[in-house]
Amino acid sequence: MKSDRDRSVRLLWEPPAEPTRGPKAALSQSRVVEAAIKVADAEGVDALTMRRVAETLGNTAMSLYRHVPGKSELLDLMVDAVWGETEHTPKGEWRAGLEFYARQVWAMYRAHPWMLQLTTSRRMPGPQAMTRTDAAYAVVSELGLSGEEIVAVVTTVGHFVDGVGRTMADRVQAERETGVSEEEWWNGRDALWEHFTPDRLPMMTHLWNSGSFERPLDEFEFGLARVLDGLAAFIESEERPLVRTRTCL
Amino acid sequence: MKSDRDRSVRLLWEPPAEPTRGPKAALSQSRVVEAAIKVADAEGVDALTMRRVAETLGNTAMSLYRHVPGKSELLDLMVDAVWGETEHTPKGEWRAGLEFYARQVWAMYRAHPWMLQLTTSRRMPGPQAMTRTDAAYAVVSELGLSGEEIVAVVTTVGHFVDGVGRTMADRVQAERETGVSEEEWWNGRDALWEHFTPDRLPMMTHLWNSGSFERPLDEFEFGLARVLDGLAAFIESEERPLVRTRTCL
DNA sequence: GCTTAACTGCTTACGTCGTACACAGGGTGT
DNA sequence: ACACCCTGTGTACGACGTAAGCAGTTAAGC
Repeated sequence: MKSDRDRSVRLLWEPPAEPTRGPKAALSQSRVVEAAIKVADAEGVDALTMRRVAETLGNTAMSLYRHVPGKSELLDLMVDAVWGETEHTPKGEWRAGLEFYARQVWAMYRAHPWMLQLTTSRRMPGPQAMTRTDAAYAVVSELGLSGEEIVAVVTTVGHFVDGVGRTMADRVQAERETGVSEEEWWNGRDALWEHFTPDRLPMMTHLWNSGSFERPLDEFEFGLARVLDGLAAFIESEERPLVRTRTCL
Repeated sequence: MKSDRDRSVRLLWEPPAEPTRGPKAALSQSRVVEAAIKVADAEGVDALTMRRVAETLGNTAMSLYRHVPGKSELLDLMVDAVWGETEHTPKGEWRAGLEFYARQVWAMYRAHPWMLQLTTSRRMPGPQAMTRTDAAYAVVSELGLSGEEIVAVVTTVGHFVDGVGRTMADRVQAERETGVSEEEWWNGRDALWEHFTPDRLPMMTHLWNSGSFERPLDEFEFGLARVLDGLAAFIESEERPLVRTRTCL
C-alpha cells in the first residue's frame, strides 16, 4: 500500500535511469506516454487501451509494461506530460499573471479534453503541474497576502477553469460518441421540445424562444473576467477576513 | 444513431409506463437506479458494475436490462435522480439565491462524489437538473440582464462548483483506492520531500514550511465569495459590455 | 375456460479489457 | 566463455458490458 504510493511518487518525480546491460530498448517510457497521448487526442478516452497504444507503436500490449507499471500510472504520466507543454506564468502584475495562467490551462484542456475525464490515481500533481502552480503562486506573492490566501486565490482560478474544461470535455466526448455535432443535435430536438413547457421550465422556454442559447456568451471569457474581478475586490479591500502577512520569499 | 439519442431523451423525460400484462416486476427502473446510487456512494465509481448492482438487489446482472437500456443510460438516470434530491432555488434577492443554488449543488457533490467522475452519455441535463437550473435562472431574471447574460451568470457559478467538486471527488477516490487518508499521506511524505527544493519550487517550499498547506482556507467558501463578488461587480456596473434588456417573464 | 401475447428474470456465451507469468533472444559485465 | 539482466512476445485468467435464447407468469381476447 504505502510502497505503492512511494513508487508512484518516484515514477513521476525521478526520471527512469537507463540500464547498462541488455538490448537497446526500441520503446521508452516517454515514447509510450507520447503514443498514449496521441491516441487519447485522436480517438478519445474510451479508445485509450493498452493494446491500442501498443498497436500504434507496432508492439504488443505487454511490451508497454516494461516501461510503465500499469495503466493508471500511465495516465498519471500522460497528465503530467501535458502539463509540461504549458508555459510558466511569467512574473508581473498579478491580474495579468493569473489571466495568463488561466489561459494556459484552458488551452491545455482544449487541446487534450481527456485530461479532465480520466481519474488519475494521484493525490498530488506531478512535477510539471507543480512548477506551473508554483509560478502561479509566485505571481500573487507580492501582494501582502497570507500563505493561505495565496493558495486560495490561485486555487479559485484553477477550480473555475477545471469546471469549464470539464463541461467542454463532456461535450467533445458526446460529439464523438454519437457522431452528432452540437448544432445538429439541437436542431433535431423534436423528441425533446414537447417537454419544454412554460409551466415546468418557465425561464428555459423563455430563454430558448428568445434565442439566448443560440448565441451564448463565451463561457470561459465571461467567467474568467468575473472571477478575476472578484479576486481583485478581495485583494484590494482594506480589511480582509484574515490577517495580512508578507509571505513572499 | 439519431433514434438512440431520441430514446435517451425519452428515457429521462418520460416516466416508464407500467405494463398491464406479465408478472409483477420485483425490480423497477427506480429501484435499479436507487441501488446503483447506493453502490456508488458506498463503494465508489469503480465498484459500480452491473453485476454488483444486481447483487445488492438479489438478482442477476441481466435482469437489470429489463428496466434500463444499458449502463451509460443507467448513469444518466442516476445523475438526474441525485439532482432530484436538491431543493429548488427560491425566488428572492439574486445573490442569496445564487449562493443557495451553489450550496445545494455543492452539498449534492459532497454526498455523491462520483457525480463528477462519470462521463454521462448525455449532451443535456435531465429534467431534474433542468428544473434546478431553471430556478437558478429565475433568481437573476429581474436584474435587467440580457438572456445571454442570465445564462452566463448562472453558468459561471456552476462551473466553479463543478471545479471544486471535481477536486474533492478525486481526493475521495484516492483515499478509498489507497486506503490512506489525506493526513496520513502528507505525513508519509519522505519519498516526496527531497523533490521540494527551493530552486525548483520556491513558492511551494515556502508555503509548505510556513504551514500554509496544513490549515488551508475552505476552498468552496473562499471561492464562492469571490465569484459572487465578481458577478456583483458585473451586475451592478453601469455600463456592461452587452445591452441591458428586460428578459423576465 | 382456454389461448395467446406480453412481460419477467435467468442461463449461457462472446468479445474486450487490464495484466500475471513464463519464455526466448540480445547485450554487457566478469 | 559464462552468467546475468534486459528486452519484447505469447498465452492465459478473471472481470467487465451485454446479445440471445429460454422458462415461467400474468392479463387480455375469444
